[in-house]
Amino acid sequence: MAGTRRRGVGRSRPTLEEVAARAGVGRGTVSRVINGSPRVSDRTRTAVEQAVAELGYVPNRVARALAANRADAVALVIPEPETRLFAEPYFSDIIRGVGAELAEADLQLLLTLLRTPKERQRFAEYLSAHRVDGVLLVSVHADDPLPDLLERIEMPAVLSGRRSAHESVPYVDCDNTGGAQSAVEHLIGRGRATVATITGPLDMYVAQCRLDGYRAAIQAAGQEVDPALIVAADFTEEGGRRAMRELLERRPDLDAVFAASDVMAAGARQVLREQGLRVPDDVALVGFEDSAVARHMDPPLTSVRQTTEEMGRAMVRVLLEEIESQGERTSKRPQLVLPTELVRRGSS
Amino acid sequence: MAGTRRRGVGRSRPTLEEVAARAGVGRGTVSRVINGSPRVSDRTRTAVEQAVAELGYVPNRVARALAANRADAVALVIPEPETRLFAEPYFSDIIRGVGAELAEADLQLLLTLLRTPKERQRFAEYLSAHRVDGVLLVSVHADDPLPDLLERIEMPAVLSGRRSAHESVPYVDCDNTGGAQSAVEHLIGRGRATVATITGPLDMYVAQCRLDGYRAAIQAAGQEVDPALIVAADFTEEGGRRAMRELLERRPDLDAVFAASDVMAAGARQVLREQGLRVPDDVALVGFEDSAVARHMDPPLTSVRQTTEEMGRAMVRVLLEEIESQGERTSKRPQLVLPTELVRRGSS
DNA sequence: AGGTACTGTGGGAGCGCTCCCAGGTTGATG
DNA sequence: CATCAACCTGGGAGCGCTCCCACAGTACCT
Repeated sequence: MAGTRRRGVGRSRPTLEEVAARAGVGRGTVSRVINGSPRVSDRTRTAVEQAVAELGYVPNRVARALAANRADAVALVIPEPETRLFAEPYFSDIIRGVGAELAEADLQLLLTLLRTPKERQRFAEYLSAHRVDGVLLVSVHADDPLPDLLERIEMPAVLSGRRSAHESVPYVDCDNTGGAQSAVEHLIGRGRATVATITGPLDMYVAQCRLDGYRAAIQAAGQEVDPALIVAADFTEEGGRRAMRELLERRPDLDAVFAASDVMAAGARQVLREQGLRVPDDVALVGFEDSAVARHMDPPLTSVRQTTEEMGRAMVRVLLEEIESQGERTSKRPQLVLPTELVRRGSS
Repeated sequence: MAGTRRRGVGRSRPTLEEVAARAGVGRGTVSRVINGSPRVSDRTRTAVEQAVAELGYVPNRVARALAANRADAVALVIPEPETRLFAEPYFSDIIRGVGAELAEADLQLLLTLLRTPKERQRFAEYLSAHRVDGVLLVSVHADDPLPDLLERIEMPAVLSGRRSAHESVPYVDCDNTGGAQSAVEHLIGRGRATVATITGPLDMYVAQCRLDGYRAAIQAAGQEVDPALIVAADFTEEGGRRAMRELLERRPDLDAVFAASDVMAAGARQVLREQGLRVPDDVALVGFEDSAVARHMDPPLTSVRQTTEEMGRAMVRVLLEEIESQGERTSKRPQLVLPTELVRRGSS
């Protein structure tokens, strides 16, 4: 399979050695200049820099990686079921943030989709084969063995989102509780008396948090939390539809719904239309994520926006810290929670 | 920046040398077994395989890359304006296809977002620094210098989509003309008499093709192509709105619109609603791309689906061919056009 | 028996870099 | 003026692999 792939001839690039010769210094010195070591005299540095410019020298990163035993690359891992969600602005924004921050650090971004067990297996081998310096994990499930594997082989890693309240691995998350709370407060503030919620699967921490936010807002308004107004779904459109029907059956008098994801809000909206209920006149609707779906709904959906691109950037910064402090057995695992923002549109 | 990142200690992995010692053979022989060379006796091969298994040997790909002067990696490049479109299923599907096919070939996927000129510059250096064996270019503009640069440095590359009818670089495209034609034929087949179209920017080849398809279908139905029924837009929602208004002003009697992208169809749909026109009753609407937007419109949008994931896979296959035939100065550049499929929904 | 033609195999010679040690300078200090 | 630390600097060693040359072994001709 690997076969005999060979690179083309290509006038061979100058090497460190040649730069050294040209500058009239030793290899070590050139290396120091290239890597910005302070232990080089200005005269020497200038000479080397000139030789580099004249020869158009570009370090061979493969050689560097081999010699220094690092990869200069970071893997962004997207586990199976999520490769679908890929199309969400969420991922695209994460990637944009990650890409930008990695570019600044001069690291490569390896995109790894883990779909089949075979691919998982192969990825594990990559890890052992020292192909990456660290791993960014996007939306791993609570039962995914990957984070533990990474911990075992001491591979620096950062999660997007927590798996539980007591997440041990470094992570960057957004303020799910606060975002949900502000969404529900917004509804109450607009005079809605009976605010229901469609939650995600409650075995997912993110869903739990958003429900907590809902509860907090209701209580902050001096109301009782009515279990009849809470229906769990699964973050899908169909789930949103089912949950909405259930809610209308239980409490036909409801006048607002906070859905824990835009897609579920879209499902709920369909059911409302079917039943002749107007949005926002009869029922106000708020989602979470501020995805494309939200903007294209009719009326456009009010939603809680995550600063996703910033999450991506933050993940990289956290990962770099982790890599830096490799070995130093400090148990301080950096964990970060970023704010959310309510985007008001026609649906509320 | 690069600093002193060092890998953790980590019980060092076995090397080729150790495997050789264990199997009682030479380094070369182990290498041959690992790489599936046929010039190894069965007895030896078995012995080596056993040693590999016992030691849990995994080849160090960095060392391999250095020695063999290849990178075992391919870059997927997404130039600036497009990083926005990222969220489209189009990209996500391309990436899924590319990822799957690369995994099979045991190559790494490097994701490269080219946003700033600085990033472009840096990328050019990667190329020279032998970090990748080939490049996949997604939606490059006709005036992007990248394809030419790649050609100049003899870096294998494949485009998604042609830049013009006479594309010289290897590419994989979908049948834009045929897709558009089938969409318009569908509208005519449903009894629509006056079918208009909203095109993309006509300096883009893809927009040109879709318009050609529209024309072909109209003519195939024995009708004249009426220039008043053709309005150019820019693939944006706002452009779709403007174009729809223009069309309704020119030909208030139109009863169908083929928009060359889903997003423009979404814009058109808004204008139709504003003007009290029902979809599909008064005006039937068809888009192109079959993106998430299409499914979430009201009514759901009929659209032309591209087999995008397959395009990704095909791009990789083409690229591998190109890499394989490096140096052999055959002028046969592989170029591929994949079929499209009309997905019928409520809007027509 | 000597030649010719394979096939299998070992291991030297790198790939281009970083690491690190030893050695040479310099300037301040006792 | 000797001493010593602080600083630069050159270059050997080596990262783990592939490439390729040389050589032994076997088989089949003259």
